[in-house]
Amino acid sequence: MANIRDVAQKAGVSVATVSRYLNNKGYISEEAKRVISAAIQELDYRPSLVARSLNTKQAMFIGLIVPDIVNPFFPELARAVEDVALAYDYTIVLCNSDEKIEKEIHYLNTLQQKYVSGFIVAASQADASHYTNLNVPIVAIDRRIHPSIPIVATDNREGARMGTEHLLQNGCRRLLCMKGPAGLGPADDRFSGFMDAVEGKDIEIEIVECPFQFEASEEVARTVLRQRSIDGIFASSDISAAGAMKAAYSLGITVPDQLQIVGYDGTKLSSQLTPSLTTVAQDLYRIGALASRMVIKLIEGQELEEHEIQIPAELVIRETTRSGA
Amino acid sequence: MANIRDVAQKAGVSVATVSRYLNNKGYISEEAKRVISAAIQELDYRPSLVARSLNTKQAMFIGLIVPDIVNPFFPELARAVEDVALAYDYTIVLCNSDEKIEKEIHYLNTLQQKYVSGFIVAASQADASHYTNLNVPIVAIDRRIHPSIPIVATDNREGARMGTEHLLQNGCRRLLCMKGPAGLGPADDRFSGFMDAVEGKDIEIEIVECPFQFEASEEVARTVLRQRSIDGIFASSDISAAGAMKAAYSLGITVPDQLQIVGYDGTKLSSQLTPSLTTVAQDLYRIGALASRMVIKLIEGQELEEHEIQIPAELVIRETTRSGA
DNA sequence: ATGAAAGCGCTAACAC
DNA sequence: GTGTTAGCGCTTTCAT
Repeated sequence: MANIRDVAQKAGVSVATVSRYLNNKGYISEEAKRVISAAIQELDYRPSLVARSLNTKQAMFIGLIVPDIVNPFFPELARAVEDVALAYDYTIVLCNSDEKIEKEIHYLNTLQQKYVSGFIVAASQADASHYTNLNVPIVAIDRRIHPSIPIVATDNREGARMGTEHLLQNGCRRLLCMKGPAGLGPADDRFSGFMDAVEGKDIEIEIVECPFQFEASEEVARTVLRQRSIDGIFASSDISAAGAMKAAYSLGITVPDQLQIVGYDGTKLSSQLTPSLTTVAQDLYRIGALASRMVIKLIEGQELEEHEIQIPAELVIRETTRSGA
Repeated sequence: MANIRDVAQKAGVSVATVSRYLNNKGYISEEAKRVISAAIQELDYRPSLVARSLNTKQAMFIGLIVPDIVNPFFPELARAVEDVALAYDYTIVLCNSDEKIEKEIHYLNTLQQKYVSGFIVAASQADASHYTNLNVPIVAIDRRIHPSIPIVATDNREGARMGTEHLLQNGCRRLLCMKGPAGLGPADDRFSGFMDAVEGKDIEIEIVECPFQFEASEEVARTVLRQRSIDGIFASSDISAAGAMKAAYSLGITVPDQLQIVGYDGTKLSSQLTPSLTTVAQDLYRIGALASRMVIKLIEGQELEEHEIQIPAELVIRETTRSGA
């Protein structure tokens, strides 16, 4: 591989001039531009981004830390993050944390040693101290980390309220709320939203906690559905809703006739299920894209107009609730 | 941030000794180890991996190029790749190619400039010249790139044969084959497997091509199901099968009573559908893990025992075919 | 067993 | 406008 010195030599200029040319910095004569460009062509020269990073302390990488890319919630986010990163010449380092704080810390450290330019993180619920004193920009996505850290997310409480309300309007009177893990911000908020909707009304409610995981959710739903007569389920994620659908099916309960179900997230999964799932959709792509744009601004030293971006949630009515039938 | 010189100074040794300590290379006295270790602790020193890369030409990154991480096939692969990479101290750079050769080339170039150690690629169907003369190791995953490039994949033809056979054994006589995009290796192989199973038998068959994409598959399936009496569908991917299930549902065709369906891939989606999908499962995690281990061996200069690894496909019988009911 | 010093390929003062 | 040169932080001969 040719290096900058080879180029300089072949072009008959100094490395400084070549460097200026490469970075569009400082004055360069048209003539110099011409010869340098030619030399670069001829040698098929590509600058070493690593050598550059060693100077600039910027490797043009963005670390994306998510609990688990297999959870359908995250690929859509990741995709958006990558798209805008690409447009600004950054590339994405994918990190699965499994909600484990040690893994988060490991990646935070390793990637800083690699001079990543910034982080986008869907954090675990644990304490945030390892995030607050990084020396690179960071933005939170979906889950709040610390007041000092910018975030983009949806209004989970309002979203959950809407979803639950929809069930009530459709005539449900015996609701099951499949809430997410206690202590996880968005899950708690969604639960609050559920309560907002039912409070003060003459509704029977049953509340169970279950992880954002298919099998566990199915199991939990099956247990409840066997014991109690439920006519509406508000699930705190699409994946839990999918589990509930499966449970209902195995018990011979028909959806949406005997049981209506509302999910949350608006992942592709929700539209791919049969019947397709009514869900409180987050604009996942938009969230990812905004977060990505946000870190990049931070990296480039620009001001953020907003420290927190709230994306409205939207109720998407499909086939698991009656008005959609 | 402290650097190696600070450590050397504090420890009262030379940077060379510290470097040896860091890399477990060459002789170091116990005494030296002690003081260096102490100095590192005290200064909270972390070596600059970028500076190291500049010497070694190894940034300890593995580029993972996939068509689209949103396709549920790839997150499971990516997850496995990441898990084993982590165990060997590599980190994953995620690249979505959208099957576009320009994007592949862009990433190949950029990442080489960043000294990535190797690539794992689920290639687009295009010509392979830009892959064959890289100066870093590469392994293909799922899709064959070039005879010279190691690959790990399943036996798609045999898998498809098994899946189709299952339909026949369950009494299907009017089959629809939803084949994948022509020209895409695995899709072609699966189609061959389908033909292997039906050839010479008294079976009505209908063949349609559709992308590995939900909406398009649903549309195609709906069209066919409206016009013809079909009692079994072999879909070339789970996502297409999901589309078919939706189409059947909307036409009031019951699964598996009136119509049986077999998918392909064994993604999580297949088990999350209701009824759950009978599918020809690939061991996605294993494929990803093996591919990852393979590039790492290559990176470390080890011999590969096998240049091509074939993972057997496995028929997973669930609820969309009758024997599973 | 350890140190001095060259070099990896680039950027950025500073001088001309 | 352009060149010289000192780093960036590490690895690695080659001496000693």
